[in-house]
Amino acid sequence: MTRSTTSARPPGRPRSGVNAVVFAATLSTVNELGYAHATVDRIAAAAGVAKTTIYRRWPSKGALIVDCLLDAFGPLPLEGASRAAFMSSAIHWIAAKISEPGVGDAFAGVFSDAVSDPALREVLSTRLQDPYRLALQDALGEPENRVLFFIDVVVGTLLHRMGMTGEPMVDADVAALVEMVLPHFTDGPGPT
Amino acid sequence: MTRSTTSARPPGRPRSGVNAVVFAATLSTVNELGYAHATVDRIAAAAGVAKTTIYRRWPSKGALIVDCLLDAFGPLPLEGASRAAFMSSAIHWIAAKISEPGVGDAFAGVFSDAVSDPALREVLSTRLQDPYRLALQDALGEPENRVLFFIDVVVGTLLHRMGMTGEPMVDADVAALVEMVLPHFTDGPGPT
DNA sequence: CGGTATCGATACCTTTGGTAGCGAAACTGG
DNA sequence: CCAGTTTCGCTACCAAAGGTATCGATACCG
Repeated sequence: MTRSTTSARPPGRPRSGVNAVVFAATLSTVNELGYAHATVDRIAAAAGVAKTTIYRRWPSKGALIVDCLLDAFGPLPLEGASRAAFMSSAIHWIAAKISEPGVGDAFAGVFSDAVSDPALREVLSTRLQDPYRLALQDALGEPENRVLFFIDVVVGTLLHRMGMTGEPMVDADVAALVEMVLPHFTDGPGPT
Repeated sequence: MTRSTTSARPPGRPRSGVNAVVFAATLSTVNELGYAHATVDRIAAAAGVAKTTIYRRWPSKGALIVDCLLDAFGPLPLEGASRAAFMSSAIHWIAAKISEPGVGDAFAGVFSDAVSDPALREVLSTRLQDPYRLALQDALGEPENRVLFFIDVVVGTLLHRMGMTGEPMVDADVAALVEMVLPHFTDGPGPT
């Protein structure tokens, strides 16, 4: 877990491999208590780790959540026989991810905090939004502002519904979202 | 300002008419410092009012913000020669409101807090979302779930962009949003 | 004038994100 | 085996912020 590839190990006691344990504890705590009540103390207790250990590895609660989400989402699956099929699968993919226990609440929560926290906004953009935006641009050959617009539409709609109901969007509304977006991605073959 | 229509005035000292002053102080403070840094203490100081006075009138910061937004938005203008024209003007209307100083930040901030606060979510739904949803349903004759879906799309997109950039959506993207929604509202005349 | 409810002011409580300091443990190189 | 370095858990602590309690003063009604 801790640097196994290049460069000799630095001096001192190596970090214990508890990142995965902390991520799991984070999602389960958020799933159980909601984002605001999932305090760093509780997450540390659930992971069987001292709070200071968490702050030694992540500079803030927001950064921890972002890394946790990065671990939970993984890479965007680049599949689809056509541009429309690709966008459809991508929308269903993120909707399914958001529906996983704890993921949706953590996702919505970190976006919430970012509204009033420019530093967190920067972390969120750089580590989460930018990679997926670039992957979409490469796969579809779309200009940046157009990709950003459709990310706003898809993610904004999913998050707003979750923010208002506390539950992820139902399949029928995800399908409606797909139907709304698809006409804008009809030309040319998909990235597969 | 304080009950001028029916029923005899209740006993005791009447409330001073500072609601409007508090609303103005709230928006200007949010505009100046952002939602999270616009603490109740600061808002009270900006309004020239004691913090206890604010908590005597609104049970929480969230409820204050919701009332402030209600005051800032006013009723949805029910104008449009066709359903498409009505939806277009409604989308531009809310985009313009969100662009007003402080309004957008307060709007995004209260939605943010609501994600982890079911009580605030209830206030937000009952006092802000429901009235506009009902107005849309009456004006367009649309079923509730369809109206809720398009509210999610429009408001979610606007708020997500603001949450990621700190600034309201530019006109070009608002126009793109309109273009995306309009095909779903083509039949029949408008509510005017 | 008596009853009632609001006013500003102050002090206070609680939660929570985040930090500092400490001794113990784990690892490396000599 | 030992010195050096870094992480570990633990405890104590700080500051910010939402929210509450109390109190004397004030405004209004009958």
